[in-house]
Amino acid sequence: MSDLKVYNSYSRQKEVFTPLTPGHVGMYVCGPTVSGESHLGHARPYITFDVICRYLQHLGYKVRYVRNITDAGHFEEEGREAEDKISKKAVLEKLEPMELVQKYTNLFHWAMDQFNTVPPSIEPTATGHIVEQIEMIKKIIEAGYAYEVNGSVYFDVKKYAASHDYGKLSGRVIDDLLETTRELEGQEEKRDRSDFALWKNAAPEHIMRWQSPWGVGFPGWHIECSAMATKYLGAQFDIHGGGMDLLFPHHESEIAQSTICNHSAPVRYWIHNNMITINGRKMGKSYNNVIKLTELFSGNHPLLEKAYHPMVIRFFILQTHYRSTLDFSNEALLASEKGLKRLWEAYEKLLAMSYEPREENLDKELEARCSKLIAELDEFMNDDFSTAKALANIFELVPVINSMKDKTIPVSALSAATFELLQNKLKTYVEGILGLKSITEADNDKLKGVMQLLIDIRKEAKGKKDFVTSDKIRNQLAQLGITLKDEKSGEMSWNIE
RNA sequence: GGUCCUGUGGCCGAGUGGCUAGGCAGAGCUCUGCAAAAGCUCCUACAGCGGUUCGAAUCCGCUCGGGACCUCCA
Repeated sequence: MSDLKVYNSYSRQKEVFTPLTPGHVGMYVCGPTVSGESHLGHARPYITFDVICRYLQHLGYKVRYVRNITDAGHFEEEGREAEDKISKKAVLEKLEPMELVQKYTNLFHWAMDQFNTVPPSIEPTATGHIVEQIEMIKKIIEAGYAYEVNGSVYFDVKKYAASHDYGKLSGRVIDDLLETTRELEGQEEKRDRSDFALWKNAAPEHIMRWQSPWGVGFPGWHIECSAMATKYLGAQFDIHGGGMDLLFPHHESEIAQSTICNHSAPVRYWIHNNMITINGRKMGKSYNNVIKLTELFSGNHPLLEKAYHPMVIRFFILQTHYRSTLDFSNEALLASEKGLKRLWEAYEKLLAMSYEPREENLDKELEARCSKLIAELDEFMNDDFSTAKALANIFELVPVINSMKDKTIPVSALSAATFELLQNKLKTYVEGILGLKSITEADNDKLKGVMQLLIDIRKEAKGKKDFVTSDKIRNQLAQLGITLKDEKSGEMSWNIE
């Protein structure tokens, strides 16, 4: 099998993935800021890195997946009056800051569960790691790369840039960052415009505040990820992920802080997912074009014709490569919904099928085609996690599976080995790696029993050409949202809308 | 303004210089008591203009369009 290659944002090319410690992978993904509800755009990184995590596990790696919860409010750094998103919202909603944070954390966890994402191995919170952040800031000050002004601490970018390539990750030219012509307010404390805060002095009305060597304040945004990643994954770790919009300044700053503190570049492979757009424009609060996950699941949004199952969203996201933008529309979601249903029904049929060997039926051409389609799944995933191509191959197998079910192609057209491989590999991919699951709720034994009874009665009626009875059963079930389908083999299948 | 990405059939989207990805929609056919599925077939596109090449959606240049980051942002 080919090696796993990943696109490293830092080198801007695909590289063969080699973990620091054989057999183990340390992966850090920037988690949500729990000051509000998650929207569709937020779903992309968590689903993308979920699949990456699942695939790494499939390859046999033991993965430590760390994803933080940002629950300590950031301040708007420049150009605006300092304010704390979380504490501001808390006042509006008359909630304790931690109460608010808990509410949105719970909601986030619920949504992640709906998406069938594997929970991270460690989910550290920023507020739970204030001590670690302070310690890290102290080290940076000791090393001479940060300075204190009026109870705030800033990272000295100019000094750092003199001996390190600040800006490489995000493709920034350091001189452009340093020599700005723009006059900005609220940054007179900084020695240079490009410096960023490690610790910020808290104004009296600021609710979230902690004691530090520099007075009462709160941590800068970037330091939490550096501190928590270092604590749980070490000074150097394999993968750091997040949205492309975090490249600058967040990840660039993380590199600088960690490099000074730990004397080595922190991350070996930087992986960034692209944005979800809506009418070609990034979905984001500042554009006023977000669709919250709860709105998506309920269909309660002007742009949505109906509610969409979380699995449809997951499938929709996996149909494109994670580094491409993905344009949202109701139409695109409808297409995904139909596609997923077709795929899932074929998948379930395949798992229910059993093999009957008959050598004279062997179709070498079909055998070769199926083997190739199956083998390519790993090739595609190894090529920078190409879920879109893997899904395309699975879709090419769907007509083969359906034909077998309809007996227009005998199951024994494939060799026993290939048929078994098809079953096992699809199970691994559809459920294990792509993390899809059924979008209908029929996992109820009593309901299944009742349905079987109705199917038996309908079969009897059809046998007697009593179409009044057979149609009554089918039509009334349809009114309840249960679709009954006669299959070519004489069997009947059903599903709930 | 600076840096970078991008422009694929009705829609969404893969695409490694040569072998029509795939999904959805549409059309026709087959199967079928009817229906719904399903199967088969068709729709063979790469913003425009040049260039490199035996050969370009894919490489280069220009033009036009769209977007991201440079401030919080997944």
